[in-house]
Amino acid sequence: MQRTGKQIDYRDDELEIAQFAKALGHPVRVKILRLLENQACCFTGEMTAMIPMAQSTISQHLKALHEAGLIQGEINPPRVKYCINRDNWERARELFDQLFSDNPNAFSC
Amino acid sequence: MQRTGKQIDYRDDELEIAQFAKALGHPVRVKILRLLENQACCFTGEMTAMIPMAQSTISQHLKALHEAGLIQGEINPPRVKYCINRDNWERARELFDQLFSDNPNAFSC
DNA sequence: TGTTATTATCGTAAATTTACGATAAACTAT
DNA sequence: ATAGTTTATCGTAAATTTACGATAATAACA
Repeated sequence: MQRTGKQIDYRDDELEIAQFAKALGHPVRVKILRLLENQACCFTGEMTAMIPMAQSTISQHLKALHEAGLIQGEINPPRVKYCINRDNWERARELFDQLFSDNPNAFSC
Repeated sequence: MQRTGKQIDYRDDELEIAQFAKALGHPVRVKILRLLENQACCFTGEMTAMIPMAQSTISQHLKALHEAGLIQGEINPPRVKYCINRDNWERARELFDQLFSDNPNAFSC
């Protein structure tokens, strides 16, 4: 998109939260994150076994989560061990917390 | 997408959070929500004045937020007054809170 | 060196998202 | 009725996302 030259001045945290949210915006990625949360770490193959989706597609979703900073991979040949990225996870929590923090005036419709 | 008949069994909360996250996955929608949070309620026109985007585009983003349940509109002719949807906002907070809740095993990569 | 196992990347097609201008709809006020 | 104001919807084009199978890459092991 962005077909015109108009530039919208987004705040850093608006961009940040949108980026995290976008990564969370597909149920399979939420599922992957939950798998990582519950089983500590997980190899791509384990996820492929648990999710009926092509291996390449899962790899693509892992890439999306990785690029958003939510997970990190550690090469463990011939496998790759993924886990949650602690710092960015914490950052995301902060941002969502902040966004959803109560604002008593916000509901006065 | 979904070109095959394969069905992935997502949990309800996985679908729910992905839906909310998707709605939050664009910076202009985050900005709109913040405007609503800070100024209590807002008319489309006020947002159009604050965001350099076509009125139709903003209306489209408002529709996305509305369909995700994050905002609600009250017709106030000839304008529409939008505000945060209290119940779903709370629900979204819960879901994100849950997702980001500390899990000490999740970082042991 | 070749084989095996695991994962990422490539190429591609279909679906969705995003943005715009133009138009329609809804309600007031004249 | 007509005009004015505000907002949603339509039609459309470009970009992005999503899914797949096929292929390449990587490193251990025979």
